[in-house]
Amino acid sequence: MTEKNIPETSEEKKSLNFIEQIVEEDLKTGKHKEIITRFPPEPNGYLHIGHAKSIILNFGLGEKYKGKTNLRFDDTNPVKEDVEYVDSILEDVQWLGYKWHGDVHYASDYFEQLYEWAVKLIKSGFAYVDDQSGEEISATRGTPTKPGIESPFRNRSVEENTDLFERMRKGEFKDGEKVLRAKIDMSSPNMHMRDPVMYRIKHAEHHRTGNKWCIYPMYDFTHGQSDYIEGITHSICTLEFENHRPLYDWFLDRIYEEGKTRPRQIEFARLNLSYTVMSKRKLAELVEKKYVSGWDDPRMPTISGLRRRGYTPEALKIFAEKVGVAKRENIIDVGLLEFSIREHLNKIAQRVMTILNPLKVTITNYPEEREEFLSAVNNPEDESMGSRQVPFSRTLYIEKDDFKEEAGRKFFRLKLGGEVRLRYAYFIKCNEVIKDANGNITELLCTYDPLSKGGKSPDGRKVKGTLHWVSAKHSVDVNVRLYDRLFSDESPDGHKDKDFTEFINSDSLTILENCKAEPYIKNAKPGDRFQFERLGYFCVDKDSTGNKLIFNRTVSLRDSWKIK
RNA sequence: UGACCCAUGGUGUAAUGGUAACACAGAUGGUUUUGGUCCAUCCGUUCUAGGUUCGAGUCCUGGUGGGUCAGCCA
Repeated sequence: MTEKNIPETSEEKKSLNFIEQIVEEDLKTGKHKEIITRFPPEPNGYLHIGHAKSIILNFGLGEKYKGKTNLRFDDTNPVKEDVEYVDSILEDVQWLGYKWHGDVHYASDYFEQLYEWAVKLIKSGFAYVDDQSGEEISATRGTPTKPGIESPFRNRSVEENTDLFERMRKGEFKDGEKVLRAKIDMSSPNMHMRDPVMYRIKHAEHHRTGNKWCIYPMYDFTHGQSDYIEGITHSICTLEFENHRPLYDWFLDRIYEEGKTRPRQIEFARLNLSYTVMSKRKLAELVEKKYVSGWDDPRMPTISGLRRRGYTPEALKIFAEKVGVAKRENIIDVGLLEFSIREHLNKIAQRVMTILNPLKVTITNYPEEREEFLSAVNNPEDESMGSRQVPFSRTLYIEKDDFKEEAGRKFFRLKLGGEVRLRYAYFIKCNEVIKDANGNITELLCTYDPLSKGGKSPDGRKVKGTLHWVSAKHSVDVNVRLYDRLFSDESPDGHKDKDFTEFINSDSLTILENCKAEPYIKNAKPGDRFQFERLGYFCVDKDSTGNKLIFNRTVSLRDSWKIK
């Protein structure tokens, strides 16, 4: 072979994001032989596309560098968490196509170890029990520009602290009566270092540990240690934890044993999407106030909503790849998400003809009883998907939008006296328009050209328009739900003076109940995806019943022709 | 009047001291039995002022703008 030996740059090495650079450096220098990352959600709500970015980042790193990725629930606050959420999170991660390493982990599995480390800190003078109330602690913390004031309980003896902490665990005190605090620096310029609370008392039932504990560790005293226990090498989180990193390291410094893997916290910018909101609280409000039907409403940016909408895991991965990973605040154009799903569905979706708003067409020169089957391509992007036979007869439906009595040259569709092609079928010409008493068009009388079978004109004459159609008597009635963006503003929660609900798009859902599909779709099952030719990508909703299919429009086709 | 972080087309991400690149969006044209796909072209004085250097988007200093932090949430 005389293949030209193109220099290795032809490998077109894709540039690495800053986290991949860190990982490669750590692997190269031998700091780590293998990387271990983790996805650590708190089970207090449903996952959204921002979490998907994090999942894809963490698991993607594990795959790319032949390492491992753990799934760990950060369940240190029993009053907010529930198994309902752990179940949905498990489902979402698996749906995205990822397998976590080993068993699912829970921070609550480490409560005993965490307790021991807390005792160790007490014994070495780095932690103390504070009797101050929450208000007092808050009032003495100072402000970003003013140092805090040390607690009067700050210098209790090790013995007293040890005893008090033990009694906290035993349940001798009520909620809020005491906390365990790290003894660091009340005048630190970093607020998180001003004697942060390590443990608080909560007499509450935990979804996993039940009533075994009544003291629960705070995030800051849990996360880094959990990473450490699991041998995590790169602990990736979002930007708002940047200021926590010194504390993350401070705790680690005090428990770290030589020779063990020491995790490193790395922060990246969370994902924001235009025309939607991402915060758990706001999404919950949309559900509670019935602006949407639930967490998996197809308009929601939740993973379950996107799944129901018809998104594929591949599309979300394409999206994540295009969005990239950096430290800059961002608002991603929702158009990029739409591009990603079109890109994937274009390659894999079965084509089918469906009429959303039917207009009856009678082919007057086509024999009454005759019917024939015409060959239609299943997917022009994938020859292996073959073709199917589509029934044709004298009475058809076309799209209402595809007819205008009179229209300009830019209108390529059917007009009175004009000719178009019915896809895979014949050329037809419209001769007469039938209207009801109100002047609404109810039917078109057309004639077809028998020589144009298959859509080719033997005499070489051209038509500009090709319409999709359905044979009336063979058609299947289906319902269709069309979705628009949930908010009319690009950044609904970006206005200081206005509540995000003020920007809710009241028109975000359109239900069509009289749609006509070609018989091919008859056996479709919930989750099945199709391209309705010229209209967009649709998937079968779980609300479908045996005799009525319901389709969600995932996304429309790109449309470079604008109806004015 | 603190600490930490960030600043490159409309949007997002690259360029690792050496010709500012890619994608999305938009515009225009071509192909087309989906007004889809595909193809082509167009769309930026790298926030600012100094400095270092043969050479700065990149390094240094100041400024400006934005973000995060005052939960016994994560």
